Amino acid sequence: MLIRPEDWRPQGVDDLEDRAWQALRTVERSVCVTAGAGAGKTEFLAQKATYLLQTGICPAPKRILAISFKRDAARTLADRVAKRCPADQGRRFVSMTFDAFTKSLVDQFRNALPDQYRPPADYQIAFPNKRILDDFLRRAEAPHVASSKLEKWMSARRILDEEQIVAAEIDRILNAYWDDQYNGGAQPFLTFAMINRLAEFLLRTNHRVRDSLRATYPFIFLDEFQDTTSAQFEIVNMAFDPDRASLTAVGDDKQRIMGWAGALTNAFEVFQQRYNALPVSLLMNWRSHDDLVELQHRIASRINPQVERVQARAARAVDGDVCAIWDFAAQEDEVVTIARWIADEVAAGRIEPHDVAILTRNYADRVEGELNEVFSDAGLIIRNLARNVGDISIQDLLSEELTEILLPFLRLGSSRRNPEAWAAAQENLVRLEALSDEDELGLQKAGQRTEAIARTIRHFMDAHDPEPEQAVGLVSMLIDEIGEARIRQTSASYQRQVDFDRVREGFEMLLSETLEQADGWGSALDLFEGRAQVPIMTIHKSKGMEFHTMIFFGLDARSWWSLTPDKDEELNSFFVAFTRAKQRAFFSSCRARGGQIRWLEELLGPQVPRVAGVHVVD
DNA sequence: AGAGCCGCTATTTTT
DNA sequence: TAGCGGCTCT
Repeated sequence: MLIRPEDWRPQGVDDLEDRAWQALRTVERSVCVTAGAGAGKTEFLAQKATYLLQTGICPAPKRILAISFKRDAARTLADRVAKRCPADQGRRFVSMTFDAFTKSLVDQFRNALPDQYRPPADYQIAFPNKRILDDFLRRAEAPHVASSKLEKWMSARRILDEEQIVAAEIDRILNAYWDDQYNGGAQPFLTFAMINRLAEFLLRTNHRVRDSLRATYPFIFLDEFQDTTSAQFEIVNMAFDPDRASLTAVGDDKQRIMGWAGALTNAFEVFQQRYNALPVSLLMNWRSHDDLVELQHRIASRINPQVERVQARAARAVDGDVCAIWDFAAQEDEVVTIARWIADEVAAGRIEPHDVAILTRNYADRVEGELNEVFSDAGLIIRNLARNVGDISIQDLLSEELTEILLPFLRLGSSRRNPEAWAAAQENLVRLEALSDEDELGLQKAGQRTEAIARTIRHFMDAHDPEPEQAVGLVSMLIDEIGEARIRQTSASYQRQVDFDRVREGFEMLLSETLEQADGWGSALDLFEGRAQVPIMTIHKSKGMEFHTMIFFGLDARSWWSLTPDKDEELNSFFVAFTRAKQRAFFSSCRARGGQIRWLEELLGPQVPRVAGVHVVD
């Protein structure tokens, strides 16, 4: 069943660029792949995983561990590998976020933690804001300390490490903070900085933990490596042996936008040294066409004057401006014009609403509120991906394992013929029941189960009107049919009941919400998935995504006060926003919000027109 | 009391 | 960029 390495061909794509081949075939040592936007970093990782699994270079039962920063990135990668490998090989590709990885270590080896640091099994995750931290610091009799220091100190200090010297006062405050998180409220809380420290302790003091990781994962992928923090890198260093493991790090320094949260400034340099990694840089851009790539190069050159030119491999498919700055006097004009522009494009059949994304630097919720009504008048629905349904964001919910399992069945219930949903549902059952692709009888059984469950759902939908109050009953029934225990088994992140329930409740809430808006089961599911909706999100959330047309809302001196020539990371953010666009990148600016940012417009050059917005609202 | 000036700061993530 | 608190000067 294995393919010889020299016979292996990439799948789903025509070919890889030469340098990608080189990075892919580097399996004996570590490699660091730097590549700009649209270079196909995710695709490269998916191909390399497929290569390692299909050739047996990563033999059963060994696994590949892929670590990303965001859930949807981890999910996309897992999906692409699953699509290309037989089920039993795909199962050996483990794709998760950094925080999910450290959390799974803590959850799995909780009992190996010393008493004073061992959290109860049902701890909650905290995201303390400045006010809460200030509050704590006052109680800890350290009101002079800036709350922003707390997280940094927490990440830098190893718990119970005699060898590390920490200032007595910092030590005292951090100990008080642990105590406060565990015992300060009705239930114990942990932040991710704390979870990271617990994982670090386990790896440092418990060789069983480390040995089991090393034995399981000879290959490790690190996505978006430019945004790795020193605490995260410490975990990688502890967990994997430079002499035995083969690590593949991919990323782009120009897209480093997490420095404010403690990302290393020279992640690739540090990585290359520690793992003696082969550096490879990719030079294609498969996402954007020539005209956009040319503009991207202008920005990239400002970020790094030595940057190599990349080759555009996507074809331009639109007429007119592909980049412009829309300039408005008043925000009412701006919002109406943008809404009408999108509505016209959709009406003309050039794009679907979900092909356009509205990006903002900050306050996506607030901007959503400002756009909502006007967009609705223009016949458009906005979807704020960061909005929470219950205790989970829509963006995260949509990339959850549970969602991937439930949706195809709901689709089967609401439509007579849907081969795509059928295949997905059956595939999921095969995976859930750990059947082999080659097990004819098992496949047949999975087919029958799929049919039976689909029938039950269809029956429910026929018997009930598509109303919000049906959501909970429907979801409960479906989960019961598939088997909650079985679903929870598939994912490390569902091991704790609280974690599973959080996702389940979010699913029920979003379904209930969309049933409210829609007039049928099928259209509710369309809304659920975000079809026919214009997504809105911050630049940070858009990292790794791509859209036919990108409209950045608020390229003006007040909305983006931090975008000044001396702030590297803000220019990186601008670059990230710009490079999300496959075909067109527009920026709106408004005089009422501070007006133009001249140096940036000069950087873009005269080929980017500044379009005076019309006055449409009296 | 009121005007004027200086210096500071706001945002962005992770189950 | 602009709103704030705190300061000084008239």
